[in-house]
Amino acid sequence: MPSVLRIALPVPLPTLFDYLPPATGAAAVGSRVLVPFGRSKAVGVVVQADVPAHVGSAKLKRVLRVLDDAPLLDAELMQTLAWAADYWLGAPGEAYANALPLLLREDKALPETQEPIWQLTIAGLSALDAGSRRGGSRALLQALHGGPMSVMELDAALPDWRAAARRLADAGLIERGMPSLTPDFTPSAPPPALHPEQAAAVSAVADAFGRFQPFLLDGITGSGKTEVYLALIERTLAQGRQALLLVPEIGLAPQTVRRLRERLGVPVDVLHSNLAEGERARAWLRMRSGETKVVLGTRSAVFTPLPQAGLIIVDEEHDGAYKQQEGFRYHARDLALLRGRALQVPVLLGSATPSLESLANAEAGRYHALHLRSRPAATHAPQVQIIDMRAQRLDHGLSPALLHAVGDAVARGEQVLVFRNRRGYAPVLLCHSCGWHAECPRCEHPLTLHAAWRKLVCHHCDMQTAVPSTCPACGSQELKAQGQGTERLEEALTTHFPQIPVLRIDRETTRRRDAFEQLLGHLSTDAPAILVGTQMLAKGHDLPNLTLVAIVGVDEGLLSVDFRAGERLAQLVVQVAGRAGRARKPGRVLLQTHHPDHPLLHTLLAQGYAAAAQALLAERRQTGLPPHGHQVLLRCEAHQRAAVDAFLSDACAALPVTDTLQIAGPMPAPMPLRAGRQRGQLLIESTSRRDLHAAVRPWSMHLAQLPSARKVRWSLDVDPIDLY
DNA sequence: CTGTTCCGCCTC
DNA sequence: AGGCGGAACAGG
Repeated sequence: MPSVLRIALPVPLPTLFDYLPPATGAAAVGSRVLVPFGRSKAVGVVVQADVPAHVGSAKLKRVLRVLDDAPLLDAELMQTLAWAADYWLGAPGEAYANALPLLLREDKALPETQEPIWQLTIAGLSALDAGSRRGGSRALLQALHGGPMSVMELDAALPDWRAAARRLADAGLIERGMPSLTPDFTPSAPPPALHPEQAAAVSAVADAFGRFQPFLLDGITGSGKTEVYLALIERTLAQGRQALLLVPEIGLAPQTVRRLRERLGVPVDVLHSNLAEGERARAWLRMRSGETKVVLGTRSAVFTPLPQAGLIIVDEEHDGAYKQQEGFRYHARDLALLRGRALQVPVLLGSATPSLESLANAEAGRYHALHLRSRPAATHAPQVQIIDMRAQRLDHGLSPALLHAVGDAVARGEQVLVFRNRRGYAPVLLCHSCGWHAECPRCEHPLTLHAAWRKLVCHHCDMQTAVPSTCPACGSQELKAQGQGTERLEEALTTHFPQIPVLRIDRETTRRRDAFEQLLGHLSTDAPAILVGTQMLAKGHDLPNLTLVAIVGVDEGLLSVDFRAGERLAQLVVQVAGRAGRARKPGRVLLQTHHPDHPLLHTLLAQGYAAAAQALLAERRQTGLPPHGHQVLLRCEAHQRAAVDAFLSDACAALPVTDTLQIAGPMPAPMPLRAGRQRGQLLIESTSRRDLHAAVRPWSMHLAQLPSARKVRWSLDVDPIDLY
């Protein structure tokens, strides 16, 4: 049996691939190699070296080239990735691929960790003042006036900058340089004194430096969680160690990174999917080499190498954005815990609205619970009030009481946030004569009317059609927009308050890079304004003049069949309401609902999130749902319903019959048709995670062998966060 | 009889 | 996933 290298290749297959060692040079575990694969080539990661081959020698090919002299992935990452692929039942190759920035998955030399920049010379500065240049040259001078820019940034901002750069460089007006990693800002203001709860949290975590210990920091909005993070990162740096700070979305990154840099006075790298690929690869490599000590990033940043790891923080740990929903379906929060254990460092999970999973872990003593219950003296907890929408005359979905409150707030020169979790103008277009409504043929779901684009859009598959002028069923002209999206609320509020700027913030208005920051940048802190928006507005961003939050239409969350809907609703309401509490002026929250007596709303508003979470946890305990039970979901889709049914019934039959597993289904998915595909699923549950994995692990291998699997697209989701 | 598109198979 | 061969279909 020849000795081979076992290699992970970026394909969604449950196997590793064996290759003969390269003709020259040795390939160590964790190094990347270029191999022939099928009829082409692929870059893979060596997972095992010098092992006996699993396949006949006739099939074996030889590694073409070793791309790394030293392993790119260290032993800890290799081990964590192997665990992760096993736990989430992912294709090993996909797990390794996820861990590497795209640029490092290619057959190229590693990029330099520093990126050259262009900057103005003194002469350039005066040339700009004199206004002597025109056209592209002037644009470039102007762009650089804001500070040095990297090649990447210039490519993005001014596609044709290179010709101008050559001219200006020849004239001595601009020059090329390397960025100094020593920041041009020194730590500014001394850190604020921590209040006793913050100090207690900091010392509890700091006492655990050097060993694995999870912490759950449960801190109400405005209680200063970020200060705790900063103090702990400071201490981590003081020990010469690295810190990883995860945030759920990019929107939160810019202001946090600014705060980190100003406070810490060290380079802080940022890692998220909106970053140019070169920048991502460089940041990843800088952490790997220890050049930078702090990285702030979204989900995939959990794979950053941490050779000098000291601390891992997961902010807003309850956020669903941490779960990858396709391909390798890992959860970054849980992966952070895996890494914390492997690296022997504390892991701090923070949230104002912790997930029920984390609360249960804290209760069971697996996590050390830390609380921040007090607010800084100058702020007040917002006062929450329910508006009963029943039997009210609504103006585009807005009740008179709500409009009145908005009017009062803006009249006082204050700002208002109107929250609605639906994009577009109206979620349904209905014929008033015959009852027809516009529906997506590929999803059988109502189409959302987008008035500005004059389009009907399917929010499930992105299909777009023109808005009919008459009813396609009966020819009537009585087509009515039913329900309200953010676009419609923006319009209604603009009509109502014509003198007040109304800003809409949702996926459409923030599509462009940095659009979110720019939009909020237009807000002056002392002028009145109305913000209308979705989820995106629920977190981050201190808006000191925001005193009123109006939550419009969360009723869908009260009625949903998804067992997590209640939890998500409670988190959303608390997070959105939290936007109002940051002012020096007292904040107010209005919640407009058709179900003012709903028990969840009641508990939430009367007793707060912790009580609501306890009630939800009790419900989960009774029903055996997570975190009191564990789930694996087999999803399946195909054009033919019969193919879906055949596969799911084969899959179901292949499961071992034990009394520790409960099997629900096969059944249609909550959306049985999506983008023209029939969808079904099978849910496997157990109170024992061990039993569940023991059964599902061999089963997943078996599924791949099923003939009926060839005719469908299927995937397994361990600990699914929604059942769609 | 040839030109397309779609499906299923294979990848060490 | 991606690349490819064969089947299945239209056109001459």
